[in-house]
Amino acid sequence: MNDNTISNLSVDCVIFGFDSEKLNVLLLERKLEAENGETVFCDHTLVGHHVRVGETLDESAARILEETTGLSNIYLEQFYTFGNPDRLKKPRAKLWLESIGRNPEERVISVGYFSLVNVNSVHVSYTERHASWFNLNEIEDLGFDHKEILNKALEALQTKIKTNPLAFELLPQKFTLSHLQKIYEVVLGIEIDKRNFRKKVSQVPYIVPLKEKQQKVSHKPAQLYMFSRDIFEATKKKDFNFSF
Amino acid sequence: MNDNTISNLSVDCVIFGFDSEKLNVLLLERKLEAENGETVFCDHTLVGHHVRVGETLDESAARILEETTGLSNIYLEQFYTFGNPDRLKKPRAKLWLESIGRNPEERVISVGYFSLVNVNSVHVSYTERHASWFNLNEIEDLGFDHKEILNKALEALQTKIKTNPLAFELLPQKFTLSHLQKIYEVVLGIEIDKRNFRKKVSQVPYIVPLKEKQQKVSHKPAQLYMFSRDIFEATKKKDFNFSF
DNA sequence: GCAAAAGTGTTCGGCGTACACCCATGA
DNA sequence: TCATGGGTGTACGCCGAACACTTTTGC
Repeated sequence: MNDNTISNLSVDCVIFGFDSEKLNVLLLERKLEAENGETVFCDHTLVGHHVRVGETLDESAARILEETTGLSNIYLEQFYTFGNPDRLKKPRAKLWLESIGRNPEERVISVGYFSLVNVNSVHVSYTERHASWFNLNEIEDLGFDHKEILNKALEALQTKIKTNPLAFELLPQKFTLSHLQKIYEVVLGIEIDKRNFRKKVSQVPYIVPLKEKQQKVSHKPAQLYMFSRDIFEATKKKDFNFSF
Repeated sequence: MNDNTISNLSVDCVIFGFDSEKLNVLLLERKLEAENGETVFCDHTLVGHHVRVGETLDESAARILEETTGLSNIYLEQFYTFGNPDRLKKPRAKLWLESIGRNPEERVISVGYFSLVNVNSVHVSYTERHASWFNLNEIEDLGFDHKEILNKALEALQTKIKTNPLAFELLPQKFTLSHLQKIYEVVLGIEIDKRNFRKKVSQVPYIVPLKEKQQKVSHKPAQLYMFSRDIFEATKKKDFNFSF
């Protein structure tokens, strides 16, 4: 297969999306049809692609993300590289690789990136393969070794969100404190006390209240906030700590 | 070049070693001699090698470590993958790669591992290239992109040592609290108050005092301690915290 | 008026931080 | 006896944890 890519090097992206309630992952449908049109199997995989000649790994991840979501300038982080010789040796993987013209015997190593978006900023289903959001907790198995990659990505996200301002990448620009709290709860799998959470947030200078409230909600409308990266950069010390 | 390795995939190991005072890194001399015996250049690189066919990345890193230090069963952790298309394009890199029969135009991606050892457990200079320890703070530049790899490794070590029991990997089995403290100081680049440090340690169940003291030191001999992984595994909660 | 989420304060215990002097040993 | 690192305790302030009721809006 010659499409100007490096045949044994790929990038897989774990695209996390928050929808005000749950943590979701963007997956592609992997449907293999026989010549007679019957479905041989249908499951899901992460978004990934072989790295192009002359393209850095970061550029490759950004390209994959943009091709799938239409988004650019998105938070992206390399978290681990998967290179077991047998990582593409499951029966379905072989069938699939053959069907798309890749050599199933070739050892491919994959560099894993995760990215963070708000689901409402994404209009999915750009490409030839159908993409859609899946609740993280309901993902059973994935094609290739992608479940393992997903697990490792979640671990990396959990570690990093405790000490870095990643939560804001999952939110729209203007957000409520309840949504911010929910992110820490669903990402870390814990419950947080509302009053303690708000006390902590109020001590943080770069989470700034706006002169605006929620509209059209059938309950008391919440104050909106935004994240100021400028204030964050100016005031951050070694001790950012969002571990609960 | 055919030595049963994958030509565009390598593993580089950042081997950190503690010597009771400083943090050191094991480097190989990279000396290129012209046909007339004159030295074209001489500098240093990390320890690395191309990945073998059929070998996992972890196995590759363990092999490299053992070939260089004679040690096996050592702490090893993958921390980042370096794949810029131009990472081997510095003039010396090209000359060197040619001299060892590699194609300097080939894009090679390198998976970075760091490992932690006590310098006294290592007898260096196994292989054809001369290996020796260098004080981390005195390393100016390295061959290829290895300075960048080293910087990233140190960052990963600093992050991870704050919340995981890595310090003990840098120490002999029996150690003094001063040495333990010194590790946090040199790795994190900070100073720690002795009394506060010891107060914290005394609350940690898996750092256990032995019935043994230092011998033959020309000052009050220090109590020796050991790390009990069993107790650590049995008592660890989410909240291991060694960030100062 | 009811459902649904927003918003708000106090108490308590533990942990991090700052800080200075005596002790045991080998030379 | 001196030099060298080992070893020890207290006071204070901050932060994390636990905990329940009132408010505002849309329907």
